[in-house]
Amino acid sequence: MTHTAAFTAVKTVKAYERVVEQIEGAISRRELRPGDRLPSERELMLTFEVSRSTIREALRVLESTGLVRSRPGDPRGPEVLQASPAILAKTVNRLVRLETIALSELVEFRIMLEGAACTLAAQRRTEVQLNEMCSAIDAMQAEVAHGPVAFSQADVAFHVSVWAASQNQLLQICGEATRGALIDMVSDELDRAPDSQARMELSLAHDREILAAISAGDGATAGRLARSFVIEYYGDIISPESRAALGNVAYEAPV
Amino acid sequence: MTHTAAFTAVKTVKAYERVVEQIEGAISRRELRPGDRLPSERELMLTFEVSRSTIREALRVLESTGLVRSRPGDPRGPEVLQASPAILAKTVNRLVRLETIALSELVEFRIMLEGAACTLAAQRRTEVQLNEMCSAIDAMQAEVAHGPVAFSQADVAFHVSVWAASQNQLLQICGEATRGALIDMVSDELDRAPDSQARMELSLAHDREILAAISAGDGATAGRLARSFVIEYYGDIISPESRAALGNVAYEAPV
DNA sequence: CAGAGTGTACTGGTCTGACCATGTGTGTCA
DNA sequence: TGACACACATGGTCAGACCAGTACACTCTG
Repeated sequence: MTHTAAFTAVKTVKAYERVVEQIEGAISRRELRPGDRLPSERELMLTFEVSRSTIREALRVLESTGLVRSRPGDPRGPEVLQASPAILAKTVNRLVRLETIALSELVEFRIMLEGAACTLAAQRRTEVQLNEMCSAIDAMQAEVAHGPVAFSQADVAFHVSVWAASQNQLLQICGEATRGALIDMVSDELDRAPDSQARMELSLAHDREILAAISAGDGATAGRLARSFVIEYYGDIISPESRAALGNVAYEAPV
Repeated sequence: MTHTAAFTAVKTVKAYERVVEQIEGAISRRELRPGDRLPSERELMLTFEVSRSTIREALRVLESTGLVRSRPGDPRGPEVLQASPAILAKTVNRLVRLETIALSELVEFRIMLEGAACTLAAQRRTEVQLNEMCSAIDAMQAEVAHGPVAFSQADVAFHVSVWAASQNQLLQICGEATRGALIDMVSDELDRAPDSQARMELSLAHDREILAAISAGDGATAGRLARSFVIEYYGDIISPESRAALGNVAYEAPV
């Protein structure tokens, strides 16, 4: 009986996939950094020894994952991009739309992230960050007169500043992605906002409360407020038991 | 003075992007369902009136998004796939690897997720899920004798079952991604595990405690235990103040 | 008639070579 | 020194070709 080596499954690796692998690897090994330029397609086909079609297919998937961007006519070649949560938001969005992920799960997740971010922000915010949040609130106040769209932008700016103050980029990224996906999903309903004026005033009041807690360094309160406001905002989406379970997702500093 | 219409920004839409849009739209409108077949590339180039290269580039991005799959030689054409969160996990993983995320941030994030998952699991777990967790614990017990690697796998299985019981896929996915990234980053230190036997026993004891809390439906305790164990495990990585701040990231059901 | 084996037509993967519109950088000209 | 125009390389797209692989129908055999 002949000795049978521990053969491993053979999978055909397509040429463009190997190109993607190598470029992606170079990026994740930091050999290529955001702003750097890839060689032109015609140069790449020489170094990888494949045709331009293959190179282009590889660039398309790298582009669809947000790693690079090609611009016609640019002699400097494709640009390596800064990794952005936007692509994450798009992916989440698609999954939710295809009903792989329930909207209620998304809301739940957002409640957790928002609460945690506010608690951490209260505990860690610097004076500068506090000032930024105050300015953001002032901007919101100013935008109330300019309608829901402008107001919503200012609202986002405030929350971004809160996330930044949490000093945790992952929280920031996931929060951003979740918010983006959520906004997309429920924007239809917000379009026909019944009494936008009241809504804006309410949001503003809520954010002021959160800011006060953050300013006071009261993480527990900040987190609790944030959670309850998100729950209130998306209340009709999530189930009552979820609403109850998520209400006290505290993120409190130890005694 | 001529009347200036409300012009909108013109952005060049590449041909393959429009193809992607249409196919993606058909999928999200449920005109194409998982298992359905797309026309062959040669047919698609006729219906879209573009060249095959363009069709192929479109298919590559759809494939990288996990929406379709092409197999060479299949006369039935590219297959429409069931949307899967796996692609999301990959995206999160890449973001974690790419973004200059401090190890401490990663640990922090994991503490939050783990705590939230255990709390939710305690509140939502079904009997079946509870049994699965018990089996996972038993498996861990059995693997203690087979060394740290086998044990670690069983450990992961237990935590996966906990995440599943939390009934929130986003939590599950992000938890999985964070765990993976964390393992990658600290694997060096774990390789030279000083007293693996003791470590395994400790992990096992911890997991048993968590299981008991989940079994009892005590979300607050489950969350608190999980958080403190993660903190203990990665204690030397995160700063003392983080350790303190994260200790009480509770996820309690309301009274 | 049933089943095993063969054949074939069409598939996707890859390549070559070509054309076009566009952006950059250079060189020119005032 | 400044504005301007040009040339060149780039990405986007196309047409046509070849190859290896798969599904399905067809044939041959028992």
